[in-house]
Amino acid sequence: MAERKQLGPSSVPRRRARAGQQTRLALTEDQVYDRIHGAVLDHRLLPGTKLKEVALADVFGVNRNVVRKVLARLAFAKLVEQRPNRGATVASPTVAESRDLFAARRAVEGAIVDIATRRIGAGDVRKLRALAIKEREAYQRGEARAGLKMSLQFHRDLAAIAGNRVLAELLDQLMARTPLVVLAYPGRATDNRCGNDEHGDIVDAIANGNAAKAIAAMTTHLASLESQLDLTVKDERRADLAELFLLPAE
Amino acid sequence: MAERKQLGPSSVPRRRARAGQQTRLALTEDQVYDRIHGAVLDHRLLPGTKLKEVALADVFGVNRNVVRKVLARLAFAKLVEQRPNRGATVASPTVAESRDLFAARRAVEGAIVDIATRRIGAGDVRKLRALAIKEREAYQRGEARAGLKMSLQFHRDLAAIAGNRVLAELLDQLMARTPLVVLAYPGRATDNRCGNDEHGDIVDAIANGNAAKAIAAMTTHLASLESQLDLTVKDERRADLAELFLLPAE
DNA sequence: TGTGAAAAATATGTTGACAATATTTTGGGT
DNA sequence: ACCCAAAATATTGTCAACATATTTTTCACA
Repeated sequence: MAERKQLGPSSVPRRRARAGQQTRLALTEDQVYDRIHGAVLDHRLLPGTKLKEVALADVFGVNRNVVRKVLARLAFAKLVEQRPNRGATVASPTVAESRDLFAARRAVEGAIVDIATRRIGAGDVRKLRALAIKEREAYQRGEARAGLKMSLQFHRDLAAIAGNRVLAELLDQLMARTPLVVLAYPGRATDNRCGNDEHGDIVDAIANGNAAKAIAAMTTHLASLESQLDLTVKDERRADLAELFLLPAE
Repeated sequence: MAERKQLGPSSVPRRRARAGQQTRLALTEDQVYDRIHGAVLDHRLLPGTKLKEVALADVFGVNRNVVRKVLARLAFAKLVEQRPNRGATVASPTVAESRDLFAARRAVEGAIVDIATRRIGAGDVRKLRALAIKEREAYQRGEARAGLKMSLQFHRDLAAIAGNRVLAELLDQLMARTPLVVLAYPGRATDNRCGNDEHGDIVDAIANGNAAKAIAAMTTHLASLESQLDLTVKDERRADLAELFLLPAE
């Protein structure tokens, strides 16, 4: 899930012991990124929470420098806000920003679907259908997390089929920011999920070569997602960083 | 031009003297970013050129740390490539990537124009027209650089009128990457520029409330830009970093 | 003369200490 | 008790030295 630039030889995990504390396995930069990223999306870390460098470094058993780079990346992805000399806090996306985000996804994913309709092959169709079915089954079993992961993969696969790397990058950025209230409020989410097979509809339209219908299906799907968003304001900000990250992220 | 996250109190420029060398005014992080960014877009720094940290720090009279952060930002913007333990080089966008970039711009700017058509006011129309005229005049006077700046502003203004911050961010990213061969090959560029007033056409369609026509005009405009791209490969890589940045960037 | 391994030089990555800036606490005055 | 200033603490920003990795040079040997 981490959007690492390069993998290279220096990305091997290193062990390290905290002096005077219990020994802890040191995480790589990408792992730290994924943990914080996941916590923000799951709403385990609420908007407004301060992310102190030393505290995070302690929790993950890494150097403050690593935390610093991770926070910079998260700030670039708009998941945290950084203000000079006053550190980083979890970003508080406004209602307007959420609307804008989905409008942007409609533009980007509309284009992706449009291109994909012209370029898709028989094998791609099969893979997409299989993925959509597996996703449905996961949701029906109540495994929201697994379903969500496959849903992301579905959108990513569409971008790959379209073959436009730049659009794929933009989509990744937008998906990383999409507030995933689905996990936080499983009851409301599953309602809409199980009712209709929107991903399946998209695949059908694409497979039929009907670009306009495919774009419409994608638009409907995104509108459906948007309607599931929780746009109420809640400003209880927990700060118990220490315990929050103990559960393995994946 | 720098896309600084926040301005804050720590962004004041500081003086500093290089030991044993001539005294030089130290630049801020954003200034360093703009200089390198500009040099890459102007093709003063050719693709493949190595960007060594100490050399850059020396040239700009800043700490290596500052250079490091700037290079990370440039890598995020896809203007330089970073490989672990082997430094940063100016990115070499492929022909395919250039096509993808323009396809992405069509998607993003199409959406922007579509929304802007519904939200534009009389004052906005006047400002856009004035800007388009000033841009034309600048090109006719042969001031490619000034014209280019106003062209960028035109696209940014459209995004502001649409009022979608996320789309505006995406557009900024894409514009920052758009290879500006216009400057490098002024002859070929001005030909197309002076012939037709494409920005004017876009404003007209928007002012008339004709969204479909506005989108078409924007698509035409981007296609025209794309056709001016220089897609020939040239791999002469200069490395005279020291002298390259002496001219003031703006 | 060409090849390849070792050594030197160069560049990047990491760490810890220190400086500068915010934030919290303390204490006096009204 | 409340408010404001000053000290104390906590947090972020900067820097230079050190460690590790890579690139270039040197030089022996075929």
